Amino acid sequence: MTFPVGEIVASRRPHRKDAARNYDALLDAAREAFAEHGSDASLEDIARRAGVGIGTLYRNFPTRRDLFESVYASDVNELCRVAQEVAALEPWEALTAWLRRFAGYMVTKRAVREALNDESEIFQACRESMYAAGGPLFERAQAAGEARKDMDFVDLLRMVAGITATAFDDDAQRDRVLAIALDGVRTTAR
Amino acid sequence: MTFPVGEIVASRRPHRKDAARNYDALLDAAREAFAEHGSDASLEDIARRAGVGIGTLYRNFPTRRDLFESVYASDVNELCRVAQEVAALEPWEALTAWLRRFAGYMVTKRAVREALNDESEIFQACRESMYAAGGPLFERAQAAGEARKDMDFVDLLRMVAGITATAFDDDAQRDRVLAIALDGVRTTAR
DNA sequence: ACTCTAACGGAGGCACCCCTCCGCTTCAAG
DNA sequence: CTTGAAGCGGAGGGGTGCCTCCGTTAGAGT
Repeated sequence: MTFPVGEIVASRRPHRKDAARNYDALLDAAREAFAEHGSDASLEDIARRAGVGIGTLYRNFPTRRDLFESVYASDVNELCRVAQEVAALEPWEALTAWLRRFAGYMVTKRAVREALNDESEIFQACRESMYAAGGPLFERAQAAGEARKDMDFVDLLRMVAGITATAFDDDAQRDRVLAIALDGVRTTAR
Repeated sequence: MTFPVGEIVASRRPHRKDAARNYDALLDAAREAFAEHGSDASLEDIARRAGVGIGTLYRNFPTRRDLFESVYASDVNELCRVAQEVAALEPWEALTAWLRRFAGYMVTKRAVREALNDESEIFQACRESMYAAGGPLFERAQAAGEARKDMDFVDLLRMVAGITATAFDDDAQRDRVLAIALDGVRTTAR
């Protein structure tokens, strides 16, 4: 499986040493800022965090969307990688392992969640990448009679994303609630 | 059951006729704006929508929080009322009917969701009001062996709030996913 | 009708953010 | 080492939102 998403990110990275360093710092700062304030975090604040002038930010990422897409793409990339790691497990375990990783990820990545419904080309490519990575895990679980068949993978991701996105008292509560919802996914197969 | 939350809102309402009219217009405008833009909607925009000067807004609600609390409290009040309406149904039906109402409510009320973890006095009072209204429905379902006992009402509300808060392709998808998660709540009792 | 007081509204000062533009700096190729 | 081009940073203009202050308006009690 190829991940065009990763290439998109890589292709933007400048060649000169100082420029590349700034580019990385910006992406890191943006990842952090988007996690804290959602996709409309202040760009000037991001430049500040990265220890870089606002002009440098705009040169690397002419629009807010460019920056956002780059962060998003690299996040999705990571999730695709994880899908390969868990593929060796039993069907249901593989699925839930990946979903839990997806969930743990979403907790800090409000940005990913907000982009879940974006129609633009890059976001669509990212989603397809992610579906291609996680979808087979779900279909395998369905084929094994472990997951209900009256829902699709997109339904499932939305459910997990929603639960993960809300604020909980602690991680234990979040895990408990997620487990209950996943029981619902498994329920009719029993 | 009393609803102190309702009194809080009522007690703020001015006596003079024009003032009372403005107060109501502000509350309506704020409800709308908070639904659209979340709890940090522009106050000047709210005043504009209400057809009222910004000064009037600040006289009635000295801080953003005051305004937000008033809207929130009146929303919660409505949910408490609904809880009484459904009390006559069978345990599981009563619970899900209320939760679906809660869910349909949350879809448009981003504000309510954002306040779900606020620690301040009024928000706490509102939550207690809401728990007092909906909690018994859940406990009744548990007692009837219809709902699993290894979770509490707060867990349940968080779950529903989370699922409801995410963007779905359409209402049908949202309902489907919510139903699946609720199957998980019922699961162990079977 | 009269009055006086509560209520009104928006101008204006401050802060923050967006984005462009351009003189200065630094890399790396030769 | 030299040098030109790529990269840098931040000043500044425009926009929006927050909140205060005060001259003006209109309700309610007599």
